[in-house]
Amino acid sequence: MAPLVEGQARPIRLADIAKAAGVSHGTASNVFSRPEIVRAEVRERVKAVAEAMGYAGPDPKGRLLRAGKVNAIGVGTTEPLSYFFEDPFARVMMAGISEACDATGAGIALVSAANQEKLAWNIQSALVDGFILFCIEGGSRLVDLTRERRLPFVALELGFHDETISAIGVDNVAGGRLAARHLAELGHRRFAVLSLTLGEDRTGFVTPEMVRSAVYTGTRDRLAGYFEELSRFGVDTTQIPIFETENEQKSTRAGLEAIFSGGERPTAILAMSDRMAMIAIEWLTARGIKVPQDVSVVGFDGVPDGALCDPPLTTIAQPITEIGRRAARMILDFDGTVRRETMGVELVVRASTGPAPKG
Amino acid sequence: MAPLVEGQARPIRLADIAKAAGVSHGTASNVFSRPEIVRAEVRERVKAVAEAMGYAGPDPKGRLLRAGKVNAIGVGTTEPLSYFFEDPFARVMMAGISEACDATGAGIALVSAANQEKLAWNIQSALVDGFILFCIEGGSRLVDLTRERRLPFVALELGFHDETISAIGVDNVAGGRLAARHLAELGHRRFAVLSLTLGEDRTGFVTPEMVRSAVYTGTRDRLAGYFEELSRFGVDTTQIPIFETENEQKSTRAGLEAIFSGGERPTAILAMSDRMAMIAIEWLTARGIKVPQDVSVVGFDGVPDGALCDPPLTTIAQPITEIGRRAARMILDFDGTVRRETMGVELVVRASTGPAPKG
DNA sequence: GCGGAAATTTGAATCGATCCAACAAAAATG
DNA sequence: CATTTTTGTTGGATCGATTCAAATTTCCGC
Repeated sequence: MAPLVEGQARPIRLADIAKAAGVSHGTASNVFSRPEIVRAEVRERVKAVAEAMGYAGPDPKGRLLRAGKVNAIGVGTTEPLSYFFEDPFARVMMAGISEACDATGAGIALVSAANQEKLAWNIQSALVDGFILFCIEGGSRLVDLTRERRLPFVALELGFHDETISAIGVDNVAGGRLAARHLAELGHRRFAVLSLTLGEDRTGFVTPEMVRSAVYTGTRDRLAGYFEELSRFGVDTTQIPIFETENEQKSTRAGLEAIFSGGERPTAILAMSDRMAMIAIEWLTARGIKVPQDVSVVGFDGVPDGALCDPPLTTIAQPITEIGRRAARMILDFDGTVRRETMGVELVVRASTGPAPKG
Repeated sequence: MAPLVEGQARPIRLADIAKAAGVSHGTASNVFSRPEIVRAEVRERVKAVAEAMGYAGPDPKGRLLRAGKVNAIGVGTTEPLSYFFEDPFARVMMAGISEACDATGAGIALVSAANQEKLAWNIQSALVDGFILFCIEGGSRLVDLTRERRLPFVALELGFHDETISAIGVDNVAGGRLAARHLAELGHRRFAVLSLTLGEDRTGFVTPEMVRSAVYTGTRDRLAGYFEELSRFGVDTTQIPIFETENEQKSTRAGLEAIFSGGERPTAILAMSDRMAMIAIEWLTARGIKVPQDVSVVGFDGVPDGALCDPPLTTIAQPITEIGRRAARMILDFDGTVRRETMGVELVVRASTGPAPKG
């Protein structure tokens, strides 16, 4: 007597149901995907058999191959996955992406390429209809890899000046000017810049040549905006120290140390991200330097946290949610064309900036 | 002469490359998936052909069907997708899940079942190896739907008392006791409870029968913990108003109105979530009721925001990140067994609680 | 130059569905 | 009752890869 084999490993397939119910696999398929076209009697019979056999329903893996569309968009970054839930900027952006996806019922697949070895694999094997890329550090490798998939994709943030890829960014020059003008009009004349990365992973003071050869045009443009506007107010921009950081605590603090250990201290700091701006405020406050009485700080981004910190941050606000929404829609309604959009920014004045101290 | 058809819609398949390179598709496949076993010369030739034809690499859709594993875990909720990026509790949980996924290189697919019609479809067609379910409102439908997929899944948070499904929760009774004891030891004797939902979507005062028939055993257990401990201190728990909310601003405020418009005002509020606790603090403060001088408030969850609010929140902290990590590992290392884990909680005393006011 | 081991390559089978042209049966029409 | 129309069902083709046993080629030592 053959022993009963318990719990057959192989899951039930649609074909098994069809055979058991005595119908063709075509009909069995219709029972699940277009029930209205199959005769009620047959439909119920097949459903009953499926139920009895413990059928899990048509496997999406099978359907996918036929259908071609995953109905999900991938969001890629070179940061670890937790970045999406912890970074304030990413979170607001994701909220915008979520909105657009919710509206069409699409899902979101988070893909991290933090791990160098698995970077390629994760991008290559992601089951998505397109990608939205958070191009931060190491973004160019991410873009190259994604391009190979030949799926629609959009690059966000500090873009490279590559006209062949779709991207959504903000008017960085205008943003820089807005920030600079605000401070200049408050009477400030001595500045320091906390800059995002210009290209290679490095931190430290930046020379004019390095600015000219910047890979990240976003960083370069903000800088250009700052300087153009300050020049109009007669500020000698060649004297302004620019410290390149990695947009995190350690290098930003190092930058502040470096800037404030110099001879002539600035009365205003132009930070290229709210994150750096908030780190700066904390650092200054901890050293008894009052913000904004002694030093004013302007951020860039407009993340919600900026309104909550103490003092609340003056910043250049990007329409982050809207950028996210548009990026998602670009993928969802992809029509084969490269699109490049530039969004406006606006100055949000809060309490981290004030009149330049006298003398 | 036949006209050249530009931009053939159909993307290049591996079989096209094989044919063009004059090798079998088996070999062509090996070139990409196990390059080391194909002769260097052939390998290079195939790669060159692929490059020339603009091949995007093996399509994961095809591979998936064969391989069977997606290498991604789905996280499902009945909230909109933005919930994952905006809710503080969800965010910490997702950070834990992210950690575990990063460690094994798995991806995360976010699945929302907010939309009733698409609820089923989204769960049914998600390309994942398993699910982690955030079981909040309407969680039972979500669980039922997921169960049908016959994939491993774990339910988080206020579990139903269904022993047949894997779940990770916290010791709600112990948490309730901890909160109650803390307040009782501070001398409080008049309490009010801001409760999470017990079952159906409703808000308002709760009767003892409703507690007994609670669907959400988590809510019931916290309540039991509160009451058991308070009884020990001689408090008549039958007099304690319990207001059921939806864990958001509107219903929580309504609860506070109702509680504070009664005759004898409580000196302490037991809130079943940090969210409600923070809303309570805000509401009380706005009405000139000082926290903790006039009324003490204890939350539940231990979200980071609690430490930042004013006054900082005393709460029962769950090991949220660890729960997330474990949930992810449960899916990643699924061994076919149902697991139910209960995690410990701890009292975190901050400034929202103080001695009961005299008199 | 030969036998046998090792290294490559082949091609059919498989993964699990959906689609669709062709056919069959039932219903409506003349 | 014969003919069209409508409604349902069938089974082969397809989606795009991977796998593996079998066939073939290459490599070695003698």
